[in-house]
Amino acid sequence: MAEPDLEVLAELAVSRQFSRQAAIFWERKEAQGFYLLVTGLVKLVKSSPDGKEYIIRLVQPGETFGEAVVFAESPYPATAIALEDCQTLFFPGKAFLQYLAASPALARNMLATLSRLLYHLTKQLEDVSLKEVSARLARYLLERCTETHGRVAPGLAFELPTTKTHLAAYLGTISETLSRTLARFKSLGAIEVEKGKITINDPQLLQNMAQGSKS
Amino acid sequence: MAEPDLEVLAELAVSRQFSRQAAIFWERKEAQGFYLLVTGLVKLVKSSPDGKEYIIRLVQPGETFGEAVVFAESPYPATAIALEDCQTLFFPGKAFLQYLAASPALARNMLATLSRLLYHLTKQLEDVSLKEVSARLARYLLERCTETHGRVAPGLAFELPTTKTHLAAYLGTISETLSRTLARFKSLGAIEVEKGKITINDPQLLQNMAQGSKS
DNA sequence: CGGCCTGTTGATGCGACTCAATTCAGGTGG
DNA sequence: CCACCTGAATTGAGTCGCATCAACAGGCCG
Repeated sequence: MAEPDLEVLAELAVSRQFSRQAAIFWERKEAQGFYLLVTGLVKLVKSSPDGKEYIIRLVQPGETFGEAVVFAESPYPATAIALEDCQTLFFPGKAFLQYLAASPALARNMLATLSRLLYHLTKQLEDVSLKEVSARLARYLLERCTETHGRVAPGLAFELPTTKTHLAAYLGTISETLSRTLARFKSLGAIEVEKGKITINDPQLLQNMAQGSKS
Repeated sequence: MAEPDLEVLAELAVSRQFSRQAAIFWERKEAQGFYLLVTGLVKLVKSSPDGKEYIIRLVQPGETFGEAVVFAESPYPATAIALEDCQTLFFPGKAFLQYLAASPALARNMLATLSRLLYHLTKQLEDVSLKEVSARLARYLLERCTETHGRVAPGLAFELPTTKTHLAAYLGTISETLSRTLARFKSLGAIEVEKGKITINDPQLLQNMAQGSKS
């Protein structure tokens, strides 16, 4: 979203703060606009009646969330919760739509953003439904590594964005299973684990496991 | 997509036919445009190396597919296969984008379409990751019923869009499990099953099961 | 120190996938 | 018109992944 439109958008935007654990919006609540995360960390979750939750997406600074609803005029499909103290910019739906009509470039940008999200969700759906936990974890590790370093190579290390419990929910599993799987990876010599930091040892092995399918 | 733009779009579009079982595009293939399904039935699938597949979406006549890639300029995220003989309109990406820049209304429409897709995928992701098969099936049956009749009530019947094997892949399971689950629903008195046709008997029971979470 | 949260590890059980056998319907060709 | 084949659907038995339950260790903070 690096645009000449930035000035106008800046006028639309409303700064909003949220403290750790605060809910930014709730699933099924009528949507009034979307957010741009400036600092902090946000999780978008679906939660089931019995308290279990699945993390659709972890939102990093610079990313937007809740965009989709502005165009579909539907309620928010998930709940957004601040995992750390957060600075956000809120864009009211109506005003944004009005301005959008005047700026093809911005529209184009939003389309691209949504498309990337779709792409991402599609991949997650594939993973969850036809890969086992170890494959999902392996792919995640490789992804994080390329995100941080631009490539994957033995010896490269990176931080996990949040607690392992959250990561587990993101991978569609639970902390116990994640813990065991990480331990297995370690014993296979694929990675080193220490205190929220992961070091890649054997990228090839991870690649293989990421391919792995159920059974 | 009921638009004054229709005329112009009609000029862009190229008619394309596909016969049963034909692939319309392949996952990872560079995208050149998107399709509007006129008649027939299309499945969008992800397939794993060992031959198992997950159906992201069943495309019905009147719907578009492959739109996302036009804006993200990424390769197709899934494979599209004609389940029946199909009539489609193909919209070349570049020409479409050009025209899009001139029509805010069209852009707005595409945004809405993508948003609905996102919403749908989010729901599927939720279902697959934290609901069990019976809950997914129950929700699907209720959905189909409201789609066909606008409401859910005892005695209402509807056709399954395709084979049970495909439905199973769509629900993130396999035909055997689907078969057993349908049999259980029937023995519980929730539905009647005969030859690709389902009759709802006990909507409330289905609602309850659709809520059900894993264990 | 004593609570609380996160993470680890073990034992157990259940859901659902796998494999295999059988039935059934539809389509084809002799 | 029937024998044949193919693909779908059903049913049973066996197995496995992973969620659950439970106990416990370490770190952080009031």
